[in-house]
Amino acid sequence: MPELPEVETIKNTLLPKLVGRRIMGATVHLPRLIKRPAAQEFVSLLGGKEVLDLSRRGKYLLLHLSEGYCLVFHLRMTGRLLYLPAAAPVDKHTHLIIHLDNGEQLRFHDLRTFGTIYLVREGELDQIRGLACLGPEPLGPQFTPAYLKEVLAGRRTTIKGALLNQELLAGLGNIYVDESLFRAGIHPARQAASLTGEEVARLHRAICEVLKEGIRYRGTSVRDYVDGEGKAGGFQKRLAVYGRGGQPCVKCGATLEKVRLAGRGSVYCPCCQPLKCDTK
DNA sequence: AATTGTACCTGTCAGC
DNA sequence: TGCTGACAGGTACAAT
Repeated sequence: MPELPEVETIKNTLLPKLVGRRIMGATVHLPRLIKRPAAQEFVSLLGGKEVLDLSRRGKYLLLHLSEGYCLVFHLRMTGRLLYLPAAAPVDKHTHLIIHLDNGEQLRFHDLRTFGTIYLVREGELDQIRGLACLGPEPLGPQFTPAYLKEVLAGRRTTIKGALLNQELLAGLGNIYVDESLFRAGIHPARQAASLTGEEVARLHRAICEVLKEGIRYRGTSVRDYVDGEGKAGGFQKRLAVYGRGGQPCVKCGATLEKVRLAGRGSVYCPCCQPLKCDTK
């Protein structure tokens, strides 16, 4: 479940450890996670490259390497990127080990093996489709109430479905969508296009606030997430609705309800997030 | 064209 | 005790 705040935290924890390091080699345990190029070429290309910088785009983590290469990770649900000493035990969920020139390692660990790894030239990043099709960064200048209003208008899906769509807005996942909708007082099953200007403004503010708080508390560790140093985040203690179905609402005490929307478990307060009549 | 459903995975937990 | 099935959910792709 690494979403924007988790990937941002991983980037922040890895940045000081990786920048300036040279890659001495790589060991691949599960080649199918490497989407391009083929694992053998992936390993030979990585050798000798220096890590120049790290960045995040949506839920993607990018390692900018020397000679114009970029190593791209998507952690999907259970992926982890860990900076560890070479002597640390390697468990069965470690699928890629990158050997660094100081004897430390960067390991890709993924219980469910949904994660994806790419090594491409900086100029060819748009060949990674999911990355190329991302909508604006929610904490960037392009994400304004007007933008949100515009992309929700004319859409025939629920607000929950729309906010999970990475092409509309990059980086939100199930946790932060549910939390944002709760803060904005909007029912997740509302038709996206039915939101009023005032509701869109509230939702815009809620998304920005929830994401900033998520980053400030170093991400949400519900089950799998840890940062680049293996440390859990703290935002799970501040969740108002996610994972709290059947429990009392923190605002009004009503019992939180759980439904399935856009294929995801969705928790909301029936009192604070009323479902108004939508005109279909 | 846009939206919905399913596959991809493995571990955990409730229920029997 | 040990089994079964539901569930966890991001994205690509198939189906509608």
